[in-house]
Amino acid sequence: MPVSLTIGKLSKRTDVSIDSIRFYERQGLLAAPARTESNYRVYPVEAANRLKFIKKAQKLGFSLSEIQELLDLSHDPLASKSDVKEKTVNKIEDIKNRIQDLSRMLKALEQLNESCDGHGSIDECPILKALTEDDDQECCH
Amino acid sequence: MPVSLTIGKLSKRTDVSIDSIRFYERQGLLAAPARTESNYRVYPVEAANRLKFIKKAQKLGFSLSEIQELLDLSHDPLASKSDVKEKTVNKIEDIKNRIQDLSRMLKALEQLNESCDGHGSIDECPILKALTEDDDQECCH
DNA sequence: CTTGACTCTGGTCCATAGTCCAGGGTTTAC
DNA sequence: GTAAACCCTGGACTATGGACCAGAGTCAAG
Repeated sequence: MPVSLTIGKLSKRTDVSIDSIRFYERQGLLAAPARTESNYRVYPVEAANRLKFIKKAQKLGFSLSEIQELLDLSHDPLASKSDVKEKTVNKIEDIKNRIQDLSRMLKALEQLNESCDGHGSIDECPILKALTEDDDQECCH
Repeated sequence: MPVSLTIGKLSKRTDVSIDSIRFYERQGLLAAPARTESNYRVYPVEAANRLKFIKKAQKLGFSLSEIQELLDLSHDPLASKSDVKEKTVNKIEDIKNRIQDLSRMLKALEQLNESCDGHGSIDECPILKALTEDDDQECCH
């Protein structure tokens, strides 16, 4: 088990691309590491944990800037659990809203789909008609 | 009721910004209209219907290029209802998948949120811990 | 006849989360 | 010692759906 890693090793170990690692560094999500004499980045093995944190938080729906905020909190001696909980609750609300929007679309699409038997000329396609007609309220709102 | 509209009038009538209208024209979603001698766009009133179609389809989750395809179908004498139905079914699947992804996130977030009482120092924050620890399977997948 | 409102083109810019490339230097393996 | 593999920087590019801008021309009202 080495104590330091080149960017390529870190990339393989975490399954995060080299480009992404450098990108996170530019964005301030990952501390700029030490360099060798030849200017190669040298990461401590703990950098892998940071990257895993980022990946997990992404899978939970946090954007990079939100992840940045979480990381800032985790290093802020004045921060409390409630700060993290607040961000979690906000994200939950955010995702609930997105699900609702999608569910409304889904419902409208399914209704349209049921209204169409899928046979015959496109001229009487009820789906296209619903999009064309002046029914501001019915189809989607 | 006029028979033709300037872009500004069309914009107000449809609640689609002038920039968007020109953008749709560039993208080929909206036919390039006639011009006055002074090169002003002159739209027939029916252009408003086209814009309403676009807006409704957007609200159903179709991207502009998908809307383009729908419009192409509606003008294609060889197209049939089943072509439209297919696109609708695909979009339904797409949205179902997105809802599922979000639901997975939501579930994981809610579990994390419940694990945290929201009081006390951030050092033992179970949410941050879950993101930090090496539990590849548990938290989110 | 002037002022304000409208329109034109072509271009840049936004967020998001990266990817890819050129043109160089370095390190490793044989 | 040389070739392959690695690394560096800076910049361009991707998709999406527009917003905004400058600089110029045009149109309508008073």
